[in-house]
Amino acid sequence: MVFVNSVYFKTHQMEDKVRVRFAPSPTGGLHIGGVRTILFNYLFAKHHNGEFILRIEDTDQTRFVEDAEDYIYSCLHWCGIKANEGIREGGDYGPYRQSERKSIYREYAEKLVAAGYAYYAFDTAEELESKRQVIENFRYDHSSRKQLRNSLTIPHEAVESLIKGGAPHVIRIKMPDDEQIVFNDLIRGDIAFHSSEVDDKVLLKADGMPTYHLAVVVDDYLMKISHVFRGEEWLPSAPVHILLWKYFGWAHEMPKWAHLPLILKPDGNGKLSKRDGERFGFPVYPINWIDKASGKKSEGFIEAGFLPEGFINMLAMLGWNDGTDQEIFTMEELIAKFSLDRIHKAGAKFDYEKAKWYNAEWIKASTSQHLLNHVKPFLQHKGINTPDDNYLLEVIEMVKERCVLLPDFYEQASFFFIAPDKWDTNSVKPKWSTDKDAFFQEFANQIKEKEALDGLELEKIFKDLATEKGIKVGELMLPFRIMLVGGKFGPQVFDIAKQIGVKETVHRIHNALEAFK
RNA sequence: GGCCCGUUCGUCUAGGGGUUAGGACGCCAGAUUUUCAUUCUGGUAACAGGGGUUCGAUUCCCCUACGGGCUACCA
Repeated sequence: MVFVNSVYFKTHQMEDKVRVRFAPSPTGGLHIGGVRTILFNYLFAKHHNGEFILRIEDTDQTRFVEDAEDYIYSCLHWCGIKANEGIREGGDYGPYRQSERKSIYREYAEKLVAAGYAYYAFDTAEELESKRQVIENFRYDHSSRKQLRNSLTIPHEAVESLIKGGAPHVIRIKMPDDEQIVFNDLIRGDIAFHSSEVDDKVLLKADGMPTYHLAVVVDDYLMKISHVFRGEEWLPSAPVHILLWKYFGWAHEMPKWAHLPLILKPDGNGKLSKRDGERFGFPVYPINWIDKASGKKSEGFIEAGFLPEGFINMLAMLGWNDGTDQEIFTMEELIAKFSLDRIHKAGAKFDYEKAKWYNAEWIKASTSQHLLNHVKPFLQHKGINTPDDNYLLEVIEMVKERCVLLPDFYEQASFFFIAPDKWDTNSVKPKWSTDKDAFFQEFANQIKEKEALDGLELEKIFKDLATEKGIKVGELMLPFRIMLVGGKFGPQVFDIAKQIGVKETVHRIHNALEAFK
């Protein structure tokens, strides 16, 4: 038996620098669980002045990779996360697509076989599946491997001829029979597994592609990764990875591990999944995601009207806080304050109401100038043209504090651009009178000739006239509002009138007066 | 089933051997706003259970319960 020599394999020294990575699968899109993991990776790396690397896990369905990769980069770009610092091709540690690293994995897997830490297995997936049907809790492990077709049970020559003959085979790790595998998790402390409880996981699949287990270890080594942050669902396979680092002879260069708590469904019934958006009525993807296989479209946070700042803020607070009462953070603050020991151990149920609250806070806190380009598409989508940025800016300033999501700007501001063609006449007619009709005719006449009026001047004219006519101002406010916007909504009435201008105000009064008859 | 991880208001969480167990979302009430929202003020509501250790446990330990994860040639 040849032992893998750590000196032989040690080709580089670990740099004294934080390097983290994330490997999204391109086939399923990138949902908020993945974005959150990426975010924590990113925050940690940035906090320590390190690097964040994105590796694309394109093990299958490679025909979708280009699109899917674009999608992932678009999501991160929207969030303000700079992956690979702009490098998608090349770079010091490329290639970053798993499919382009195929030969590397085979090479390393073979080394493990040669050293006796792994073996060839010839059982087909179908054969194993049928065993699972018959034998309860069947596992390919230290006890069952003696009864199965692999290079441990088949004579050496036979194995060679099988492989030469192109017999489909996988490479599996040979887990020790009786060994305690202990490792330290930065979030959970020491965790122990017994080797006999872990399967002989497949490392290299029959198609020559690596499983995550092999890829994560080999790539993390070659890419000089210092810290691995991933979801808690990976905890049970950590012992496989720990052992692999040891078997390759890289134990003293092994990254530190941190398993993040999961984002759970609002009803607490399992981890949040891609289909939950539809079930619960909220987005789970950052950006619209169309599943190529089913053609199904899922709305993203961006389309639902989230600001990237609100989205990131919300995600960061799911499982982390800085220990104070502060809840609103910019990306810069998150980077500055991020620390591992403030990450929670328990999973967090996703609460869409709270998510919306973060967004509302960010809309209120943002300047109109910042909001401008976020708001425009939502208005245009509803057929509202906004040629005058200054006008739109004033409108945004007036209504932003009443908006929770970006589409609310349409509800709250469309009447600044389009005159109402329907009025909530039910709220006016019961108390309507010829006196009031006369008041508005007169009011329109009085302001008609004025050039420009501010809200206060308008209000004074309105109130003085009401007093003169002997009508309570309160009786006139609601009709006036409905004349201008069509219903019981919107900001201060006189501000609206001032904003749309005297001419338009007069026009809307006359229009509505017809409808109120 | 087995293994691993977890458990503070409905939800996100702070706290930590002695606290009136704090904040936020939501909800309810009031004030302001001649619409609504914003804003403000107040209210509602929690240490899973049982054993230890201790003068004293929500906090430390053990057990149970419950929740979650994994148990694929998916990640």
